[in-house]
Order: sequence, then C-alpha cells, then structure tokens
Amino acid sequence: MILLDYRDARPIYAQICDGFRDQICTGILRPGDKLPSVRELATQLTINPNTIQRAYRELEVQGWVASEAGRGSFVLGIPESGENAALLKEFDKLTARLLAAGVSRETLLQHLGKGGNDNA
Amino acid sequence: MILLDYRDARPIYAQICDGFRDQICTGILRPGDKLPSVRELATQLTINPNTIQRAYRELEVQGWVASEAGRGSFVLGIPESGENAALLKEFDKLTARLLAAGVSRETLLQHLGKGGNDNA
DNA sequence: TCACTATACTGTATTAGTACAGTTTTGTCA
DNA sequence: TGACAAAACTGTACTAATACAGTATAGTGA
Repeated sequence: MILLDYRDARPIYAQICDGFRDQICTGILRPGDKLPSVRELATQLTINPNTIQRAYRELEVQGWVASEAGRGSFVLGIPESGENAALLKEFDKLTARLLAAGVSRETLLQHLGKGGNDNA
Repeated sequence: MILLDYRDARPIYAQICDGFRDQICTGILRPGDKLPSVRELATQLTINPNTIQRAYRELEVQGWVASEAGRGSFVLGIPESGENAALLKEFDKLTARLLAAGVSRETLLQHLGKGGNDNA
C-alpha cells in the first residue's frame, strides 16, 4: 500500500518510487510480482495515471522493475550499485547521439547481441 | 522561421526539431546563435512552452544546441557524425562495461527502445 | 474443441497548465 | 560611479488531460 503525504516537499512520483523501493527491499514485493497498473494505482491515489507512469519509468530506468506494454509492470529486484545508473545515463546519451548520427537501431541491437555472454 | 503543419502526422515537437536542424544545416543558424526563448516561440506558434522545451531538449541531447537555465538556448552546430565507427566502438566498450557490472541485456534493450525516434 | 473477433485491459506518447529556480537587466539610492 | 535590490527575463520540473498502440481474455460461431 502506497501512502502519499501532500505536506512532503518531495514530488508525488518520488514518493511513489520510494514506496515501492521500500516494499521491494523489505520483501513485501518480490521479483516477478506484478505492480498495480498505472490506472489502478492512479484511481486509488486519486491522481493522474501519468504521474504513476513517471514513477514506474523512474523505477525501470534504475533497474527495480520492468514494464511491458499491454502486460504490466513487474518487480525485478534490488538493482546493483548506483554506479550503474551513471553508466546507463552515459549509455542513453551515446545511444541518442548514434541515432542522431544516422546509425540505425538495428545496428545497435546487433552490437548489443555481439557483446559478452552473461546476464545479471 | 519555424512553420507547423497540423496535417503532418509527426508530433509538433519533432517538426520544431527538424525546423531548427534544417536552419543549422543550411547556415541560417550558426554556432553561437541564440534560439528564441521557449516562451517567445510558444507565443509565436500559439502552442504550450513545454512543447518547445521538449524540442530544445531533444536537440540538446543530440548535440545540436546547448541550453542554460536563466540564459537561453544556443546553437552548437552540426553534431559530429563522420566517425560513426568511433562512436560505435565507444558504444561497444560501454556495453561491455555495463554487462560486466551486472546490468542485464534486457535493461540495455529497454534503454535502446526508449530513445527518441523522431525523424526517419 | 478450435479459430476468430471483439473487448477490456495494459503501458506509452504528446501536449498543456502551472509553479519553481537561475541569470540578466533595470532602477534606485548613497 | 558603485552597490544593491527589484523585476523581467531565461530554462526546468511536476502534474494532468487525452489519444494511441500492444497484449490478453472473453465471447461467439463452426
């Protein structure tokens, strides 16, 4: 259950992020669990679905959850160190740059496929 | 002068991006030139300043312009694109690092999917 | 039972309203 | 002239309204 505190200076989406991070850290939410849909939670908290989406996207970028269009958002687990976030940001910038330079997404996908082996 | 075509399927912000890219490529706008402020252009086009900001941000991420809070947005020039190979090499290196750090290929694919996908 | 279509979900994208924070310029007073 | 406060800019952040696109499921016919 996510609770909002409107006296809190932090934005709503950040409070939602924190709420889910807590629930994942304490084991209330476990890898594979489904998060409430953006509309469901938005209705429950009486805020706009877009604000939920903003929170889910944040959690996704940071590696806590994964969202799939048409299916839902699912818990991944506690992401590895915070340094990865910085690396991922760099990754995003580089990607944008390559796309702007005319390199196709296919090419990048191929490069991604070629890399090492393991996974997390 | 940026012109909008509301019959165009492309979103407004993408049209604005294209407009400025054209002006930079053709030399109408040169490095160091100041772009109209988000409010000024928004008023001129009778759209919301936020839509302009979206376009400027896109151009900034791609390396065409630089925005400074309180000062304005300025043309940088045509982003380097000659040595895509070098950029791709950097991409590979960064990818390897991320994978080694425990970031899953899934996460990287998601990041790739999220990147801006305006012009063809 | 199986195939297919309609529908009811899901996340996502685009644009807008509004408030905030940083910088520059202008005005005022000593 | 110089210092300093006020105001007029600037980009940015947060939330919301709305429309779109993908997926799963329920319903219907053979």
